[in-house]
Amino acid sequence: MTTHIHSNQNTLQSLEHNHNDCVSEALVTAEHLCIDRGVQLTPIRHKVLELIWESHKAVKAYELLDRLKPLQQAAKPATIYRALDFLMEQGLIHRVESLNAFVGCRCSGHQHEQLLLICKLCQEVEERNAKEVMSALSEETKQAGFIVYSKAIEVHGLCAKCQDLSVEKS
Amino acid sequence: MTTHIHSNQNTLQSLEHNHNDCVSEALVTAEHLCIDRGVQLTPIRHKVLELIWESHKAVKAYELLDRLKPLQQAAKPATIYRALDFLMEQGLIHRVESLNAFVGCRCSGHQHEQLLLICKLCQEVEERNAKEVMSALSEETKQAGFIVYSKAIEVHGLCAKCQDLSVEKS
DNA sequence: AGTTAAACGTTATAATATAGCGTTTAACTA
DNA sequence: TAGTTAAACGCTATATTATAACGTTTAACT
Ligand SMILES: [Zn+2]
Ligand SMILES: [Zn+2]
Ligand SMILES: [Zn+2]
Ligand SMILES: [Zn+2]
Repeated sequence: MTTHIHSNQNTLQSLEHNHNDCVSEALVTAEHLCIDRGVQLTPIRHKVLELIWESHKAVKAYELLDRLKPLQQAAKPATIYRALDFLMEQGLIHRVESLNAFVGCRCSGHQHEQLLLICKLCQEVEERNAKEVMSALSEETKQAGFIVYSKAIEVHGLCAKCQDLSVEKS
Repeated sequence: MTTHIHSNQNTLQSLEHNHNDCVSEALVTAEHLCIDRGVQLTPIRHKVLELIWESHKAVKAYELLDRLKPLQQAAKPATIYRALDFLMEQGLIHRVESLNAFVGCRCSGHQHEQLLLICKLCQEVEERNAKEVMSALSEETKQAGFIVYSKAIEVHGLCAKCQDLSVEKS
């Protein structure tokens, strides 16, 4: 049993990078950004953002609710959905449409077109700018005479780490 | 009131093309395709496909259920979801992830990567092959070392017809 | 300090989707 | 063509996701 550390709970990605850095960067960025914009990153909103950043996995609203309850006795669905709405408005998280789930945004405050690579095995979501994809898409919508308001580009499959994991196991 | 025929119920697209042709083509294609594949396009599945093809709009499961009930007394959620699952498996319809809704596929039986252009005004969905987008996307996922199982590329905005409509009205 | 708007608490309910199990129907086999 | 098997369907219940509505508290702004 040399592969037990490669469970879905502890993915290679989780082990290979210092996730504390991801979390603190995301939170510090969010705090600054909200101050700059004059919007309130209230304790509840901050906690929800922190909970989302517990991993790079897409996380469900009611899963967040369960995790928030111990910290926030009064938490109800509306509590979570309001916080999620705020965090999305501020571009701090993304909604993964094809999963009805949410994931922290790695480029908060910058441009906001993104491609999400969603791993079926570890559930982690990788966000990519994918400039070439976006420009091809702009060209395509232009040809269609379509005015774009928003985009959801989501790819499901197997991430590089989970492929390695499969190879190791075999 | 010269613009009343341009309501959301009767879009320009609805008026400008013979939608009966869309419907019969979709149904005939589906019938042939199911025979070829040795799968059953049962009366219920056929009816649901027909209901989906009543327009080019994305349609919700429970909306379909309401419309099916008069024709199929026993219809329950499972009735609809089973039919939808079948139709999706056969590539006869697409699920619009960002709307939790469904739309008829215009290129059933062919390749299946597609871009969906979803109009916020008329709710109609245009399906495009978008070859350049797809090849850029393939390149991007390749660079990410990501093995693709499925894709959802959904763009929300304003279709050409609804833009014209806005201009006419102003 | 008073006014106003945002955020939150709370209850209820809407909307979307699946599980499980028994019955009917169709397809296949001998 | 009768028997066998698997698919499709009926039916009940329930899980999951999300919003509405309204009153109270808190923060921001005169
Ligand atoms: Zn990390
Ligand atoms: Zn993975
Ligand atoms: Zn048509
Ligand atoms: Zn339109």
